Amino acid sequence: MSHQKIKNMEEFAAVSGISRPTISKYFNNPDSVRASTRGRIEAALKEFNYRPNIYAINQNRRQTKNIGIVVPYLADPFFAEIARVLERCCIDAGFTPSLFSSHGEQALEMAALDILRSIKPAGVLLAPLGRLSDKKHIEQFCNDIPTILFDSNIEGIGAAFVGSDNFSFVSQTVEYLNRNGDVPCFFEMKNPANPNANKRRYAYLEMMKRLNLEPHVIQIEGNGWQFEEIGFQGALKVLRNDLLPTNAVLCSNDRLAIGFLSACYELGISVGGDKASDIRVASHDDHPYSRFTCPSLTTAAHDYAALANHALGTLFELIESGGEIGKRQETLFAARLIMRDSA
Amino acid sequence: MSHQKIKNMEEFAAVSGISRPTISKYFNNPDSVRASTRGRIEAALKEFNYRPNIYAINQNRRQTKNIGIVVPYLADPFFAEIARVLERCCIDAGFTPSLFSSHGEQALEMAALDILRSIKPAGVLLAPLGRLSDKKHIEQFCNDIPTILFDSNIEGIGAAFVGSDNFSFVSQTVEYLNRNGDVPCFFEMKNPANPNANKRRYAYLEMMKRLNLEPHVIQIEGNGWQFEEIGFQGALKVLRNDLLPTNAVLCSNDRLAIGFLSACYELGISVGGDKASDIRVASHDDHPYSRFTCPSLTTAAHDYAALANHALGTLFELIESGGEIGKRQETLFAARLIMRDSA
DNA sequence: AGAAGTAATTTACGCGCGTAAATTATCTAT
DNA sequence: ATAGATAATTTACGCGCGTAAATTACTTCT
Repeated sequence: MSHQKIKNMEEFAAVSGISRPTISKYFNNPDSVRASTRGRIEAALKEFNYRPNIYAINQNRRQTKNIGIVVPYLADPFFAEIARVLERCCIDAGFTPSLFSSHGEQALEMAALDILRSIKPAGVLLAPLGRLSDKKHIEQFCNDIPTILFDSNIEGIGAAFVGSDNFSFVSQTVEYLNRNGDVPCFFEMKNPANPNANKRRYAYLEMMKRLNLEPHVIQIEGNGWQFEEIGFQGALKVLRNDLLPTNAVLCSNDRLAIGFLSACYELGISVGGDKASDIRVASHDDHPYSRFTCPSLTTAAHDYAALANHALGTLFELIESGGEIGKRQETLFAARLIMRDSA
Repeated sequence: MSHQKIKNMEEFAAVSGISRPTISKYFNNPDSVRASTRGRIEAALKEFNYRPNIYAINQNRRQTKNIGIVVPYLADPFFAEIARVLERCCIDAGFTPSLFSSHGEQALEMAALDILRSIKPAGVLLAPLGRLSDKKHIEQFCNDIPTILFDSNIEGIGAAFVGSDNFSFVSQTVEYLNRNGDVPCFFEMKNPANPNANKRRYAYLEMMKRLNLEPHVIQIEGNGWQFEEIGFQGALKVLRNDLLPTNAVLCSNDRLAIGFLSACYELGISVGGDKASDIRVASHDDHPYSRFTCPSLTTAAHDYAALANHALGTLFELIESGGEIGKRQETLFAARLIMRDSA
């Protein structure tokens, strides 16, 4: 293999004995050339190991094969996991994913979108920061480039939204906690960055109403994406001052719960679903580490695969239809309750 | 602002009243044109919001401004964090980082390198999978593209290696454990993917020899990157069968320790540095969650910033020198002991 | 003000590929 | 075997920019 160094498509056409336009066609779509020619091209390809210059391709094609993926905080294993699934789906579909993290900062989210603009992607999957997002900036971006929002919604922006059904999450955990013990109170950040947090609070209040129970919402201080630390400090304060109205705590998300459990441990408060324990704790997201907390965390799980598949499926439709897909659709996926030891 | 739509540099040159080659020079390096011209260009830039086509640029320039970053497993918060720091440094230096995760699979590591090849990066920072890496493939890549290895070393491959000094990590934790209680035994995977694991075992054995103590290495089964689960299952087996030779355990890394602590909790074994506890546990890496384990984990911390700065500094040197930097250097950074409650 | 030095302009070509139109070769079905 | 359909080739142009050489304009200093 690899006789000489092939410099461009011209040379590769020469050594393979096929005309350059046909080679070009092949690389655009191997099935668009006759099987016999395809065979000859692939034989030559094995021998000479030539790859077209991606910059020349992208400069001239009407559409690139790039797909942008933007998540708000990649150090959060939830987003790392969903990014992993999305990347894989893109590759399988013949696209090249580019992954960006906003790292919790508005400036970086905007920077990611600007870079994405420059690579002229066929489409983008964007999980916005939420409250911190520059909505006008995002809207402008969505006007120019086919974009699907996921995880956190911004009303009316993007061609579609794919996320999780927060009511499904909260109703299951509330119902479970209520069925097995004391009435749950809701533990969350006062100023959550993510709009899902608000939806979860509403869902909690709604569920309590339906069950004819008195709701208790505990809101703790803290900003940013260091949820474990925020949950830990908030829990210390609440527990030390005996501010817990009931002995069942439903955390807005698993990362807060990790901090909460850590605080309980430090204060010698026993957590668990058994009668002997002081309090019960449950949460939402099925964070990759929630199985290893002490005790292991009862939570509601996302359907990563369904979410990723549907988001990318919608994006591919959008791309193929040339950016028009009709009315903006919002698709929500239900949760699956994961019962562990903490409640 | 934004009167008409500027299509290319030609049009932008026209509306700004400057010649195209000068505009091109400006975008290559704003300081290479006279201050007065720079002012006029930037004024026009504000008004018309033009950006050069990145594909046309990259096709024609001898070098792109792209830097590739490849990590073995992005869902591991350690790599997420180091990737975050590296990305930031690249942007500050005027480069465009492209982040890839091998997701623990050889095929994906090779795929990432192939994609990187196609974008012709000025340089690459690669944290290889380790044992699972296709070393020949990586070596070929390094021959063609200026590459610095980090985190895990492959002897002789890449222009330089930047990592952590495993002896510094282990010597501090061993010394600390030994000073405050029983002799530490070493808890690790039997077939670790990461070469640092082996270095840590050697360091443990060496330290025990220096201290004139009998070493005990506990090797558990398991493959892949689900270290918490592997640590958990391994710990369950060890603890249930009473295979712990001493009551001080030094885990090879924090993720194993997270699983270990979880198993202790489940079995009702108390962990802590105080006399009342059954065993003491320490580890290495200062994983972002190690502060929230139960109890909080005594560990040895990486100097993320120093590692990232030095790796990128070396890469920039390499790029500026045109790929030649002389002898392959290996730089190791010392650890900082973080004393918490687990030991 | 004039010389020397620096910066901008003009002109022109090339990068590696996409793509369109006209032509020629090859395949399929009768 | 022949017509019709399909596929490949030839030819030619364009994409948006980098870059080099020759020329002209502008600065700076004495």
